[in-house]
Amino acid sequence: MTIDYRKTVNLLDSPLPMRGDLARREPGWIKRWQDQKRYEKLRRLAAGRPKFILHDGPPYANGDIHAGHAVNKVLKDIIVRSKTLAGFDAPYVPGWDCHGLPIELMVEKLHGKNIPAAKFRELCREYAHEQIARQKKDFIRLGVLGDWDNPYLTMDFKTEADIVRTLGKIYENGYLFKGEKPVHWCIECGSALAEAEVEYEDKNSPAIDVAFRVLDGDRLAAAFGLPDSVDDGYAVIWTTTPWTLPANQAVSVSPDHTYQLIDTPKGKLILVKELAESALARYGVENAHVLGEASGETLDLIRLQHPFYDRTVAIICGRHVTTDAGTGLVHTAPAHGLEDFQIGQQYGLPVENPVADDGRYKSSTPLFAGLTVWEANPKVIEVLEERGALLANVRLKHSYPHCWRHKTPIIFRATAQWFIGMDKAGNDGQTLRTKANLAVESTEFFPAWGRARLEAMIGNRPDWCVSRQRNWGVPMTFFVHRESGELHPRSAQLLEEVALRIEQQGIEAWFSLDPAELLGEEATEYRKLTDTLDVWFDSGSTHFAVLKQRPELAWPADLYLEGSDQHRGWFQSSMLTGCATSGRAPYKQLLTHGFVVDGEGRKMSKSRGNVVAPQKVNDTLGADILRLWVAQTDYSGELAFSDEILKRVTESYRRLRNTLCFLMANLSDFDPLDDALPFEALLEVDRYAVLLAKSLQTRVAGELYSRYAFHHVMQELVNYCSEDLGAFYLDVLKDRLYTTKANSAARRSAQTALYHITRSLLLLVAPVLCFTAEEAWEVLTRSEEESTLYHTWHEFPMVEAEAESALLEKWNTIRAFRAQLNKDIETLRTDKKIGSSLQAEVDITADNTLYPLLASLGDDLKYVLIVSRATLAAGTETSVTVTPSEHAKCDRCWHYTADVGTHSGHGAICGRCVDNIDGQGEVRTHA
RNA sequence: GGGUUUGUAGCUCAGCCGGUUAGAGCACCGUCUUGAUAAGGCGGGGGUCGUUGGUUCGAGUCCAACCAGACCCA
Repeated sequence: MTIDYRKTVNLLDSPLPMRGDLARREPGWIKRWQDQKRYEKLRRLAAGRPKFILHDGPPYANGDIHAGHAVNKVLKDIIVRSKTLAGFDAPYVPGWDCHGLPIELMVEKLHGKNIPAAKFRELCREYAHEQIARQKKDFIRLGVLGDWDNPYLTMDFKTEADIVRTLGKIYENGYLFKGEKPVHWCIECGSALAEAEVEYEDKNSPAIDVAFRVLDGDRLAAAFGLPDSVDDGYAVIWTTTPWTLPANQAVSVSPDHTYQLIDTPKGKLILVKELAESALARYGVENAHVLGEASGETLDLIRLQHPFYDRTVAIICGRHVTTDAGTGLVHTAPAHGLEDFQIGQQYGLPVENPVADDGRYKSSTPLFAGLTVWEANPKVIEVLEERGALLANVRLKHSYPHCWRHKTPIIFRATAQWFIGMDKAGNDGQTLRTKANLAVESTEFFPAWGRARLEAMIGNRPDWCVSRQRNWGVPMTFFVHRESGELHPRSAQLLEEVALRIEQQGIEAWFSLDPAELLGEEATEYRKLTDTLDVWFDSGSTHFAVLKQRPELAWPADLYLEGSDQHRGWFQSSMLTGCATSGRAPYKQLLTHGFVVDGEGRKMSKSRGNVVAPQKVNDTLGADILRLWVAQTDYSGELAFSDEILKRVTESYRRLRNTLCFLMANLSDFDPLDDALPFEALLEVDRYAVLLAKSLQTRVAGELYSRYAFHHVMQELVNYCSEDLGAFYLDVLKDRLYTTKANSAARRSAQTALYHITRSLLLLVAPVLCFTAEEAWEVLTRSEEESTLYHTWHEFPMVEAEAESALLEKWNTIRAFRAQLNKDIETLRTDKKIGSSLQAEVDITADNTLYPLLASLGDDLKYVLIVSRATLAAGTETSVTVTPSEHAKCDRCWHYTADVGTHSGHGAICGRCVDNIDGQGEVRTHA
């Protein structure tokens, strides 16, 4: 009879199933982990460790989460988990941004317009809560660990109060001031409109060309290289809004374009070269010749005469000037255009707005007082005609902003707004811009170019207009004097009293406040400011409202992590409030990630139909696959996301998971307490394998995780599983694990090494594959209460550094030899002389560097090479001869040896196996 | 149009200070194994390094322009 030797071999079923079945099983794990209160338990365990504070940038509480949210939260989670493993106390308090226009718009859509303000705010609050609940569920589904029961909301009463306090502090520090700024203005509404309330539609407008006489004839001549002063020079502008000319303060040219001075019967006209011909045609000019050319730059500050007012204006240079249409010279009225306003700020132009709330010129406006802006258009043209300043007048159909409610054209009009000044010295004598620049310098950026981007933005940015005329926002709780417009002298103190009320009742406390309650008799002299704060101010204040308030957090944060759009958004608003209140950035490090794009690198949009929803990935492949995708992608650029990519990600996942399955299987009869051997007692190749894992951990945990280089982490881990484990160590180990006695030193040595490897590896993948790692960890520790969260990176046995590197080097050389040998074995296999490598025998001649290494392995050399027989001789050069074995195959260990069939009672197996079954068991020394 | 940024094999990524035939994992092909088997081993094919110019003895690597993307402005 033949014996089934398979039963005498240590083949163990893996307690970790090969198929993850993640999509189905993850939700159950989440539930159980929540019931176990793992986050809370971790907080208790980590108490007292050095803190690492990642402050959550609050997503806006509107709409379901998309891939971008998922990337952001997963990156944060990887960091929180890896910092925890690195021995930090890393709490994570998620937040939501709750006020602002988009929610107002949604609520209007759902409940209609004309709802009383107080009721409207109530509905907004309700809506935000609903949205948060939806988003929260999805974030939790991603495996993101955090204090989900106690997130921060910018609409928490306490937070609203602290946002107000932040404003108060900035006011106290001298950075807040009142100014004028053009906003979209609907005459019908009698109020400012937000960008989202503006629709673009075609409109017929007069398009006119207007000549501004040059006052500096000498400078003009010099610029165009003419010998004599030019006294009939004109700068010609083109505009479709004649009514804005009363507010003209300058004419802008592009510094980089070439301008021509052209002699015509209508005077010497300045026009940009590209458009000169078409402009002259418009003026009906035929005999014209070019007197000279000049760059826009050289025209800077040449003085001009306003066409109908006694006002001297100037040519200024601005990058906003284009040459698509017109003359290449742009009429600039800071009160009536955002670009005009901004360039005006640079040149210190006045923002004089002649138009009142009702769209009529104020009584102080010469020529046009009392007219509406639309009535003024023909009148302006008439006046220009009279003064001989009108060169052309046609009708033009063009796209123009309209009010979405009234469908009427809107205007740009400067209104009183509140600003946080960038270049205004605060009470300590420093400007906010200076402080912010210094703060950028002392911040660490991942990737490094984030610095350049933030720097450029802070360098250019205008004053921060923080006031909005909205309902659903944190109010600017100031009292303004009815006559002077000044803030109440006790504003700081009053603001704190209001803040205390807001803590109790929310922002409604301000809106419903009777000023007399705080001001007493003064109340008649003051009015409450009805403006609300820009929502960016809300989230920009969370470092104060959250980090400084919650005992488990700390200020400044170690890290802010958001998409690259936040250089303009949250990174900057937080920077400014941080500098204006506390003199520094509220963060030490700034990490930015790119946007999610499709497989072709294009942005995801509903209209393109290339959107991949994270919810769908969770429900089909599992959150661990999504997380692995995030981790494997270089987030410093765009993150490409497609089915093909997810397929590849799933392949890497399989590699990792299958490796874990194998490890788990071979550890399933191993109890570290009873069975582990001391490091010194391990076989040499096992010691090597442990040290290899250790060096992997040093690289991955010590360097890559702390640099937030997660795609390198995953590259290392997958390579390790494939190369070091799959292709070498585990392959070599199978013989010993399977065929030696279950409790032999040879096998326990291998398992001890596997145990170190498994623990280390599981903890290294845990920040990314949180579900899989937990699943395996519970198997490894045989406890559902256990978690990778409760541990720090695996502690390896202490080894003398020199011995360590010597062993690593030795085995790396052996492996290089083995790789070479495999090619020779493959030749035989291709020739159909052998199948398995165990069918081969090798005779090795080794040179004097290799020889001692191979010789030291003694009889175990053949196990390292996975051949049935290996002989070794010293020589001057290394060479190998591979021959097919002539012996029979051992039924049990599959080696081909001469003694198969020579053992009574075991006719089909080798002596080694007989010994392992019936005898003492074989002794291994090296492998 | 401006600021920042990306473009290396089918996919995801390496490639330091410019210096041999440009690497890895996955996918693909061939093959072995059937004791990791909806696995694993071994071997292999595959790249005008976005394009074009320039600097250099020599460029994926430096410079310029251009093309195609991304984010933020205008």
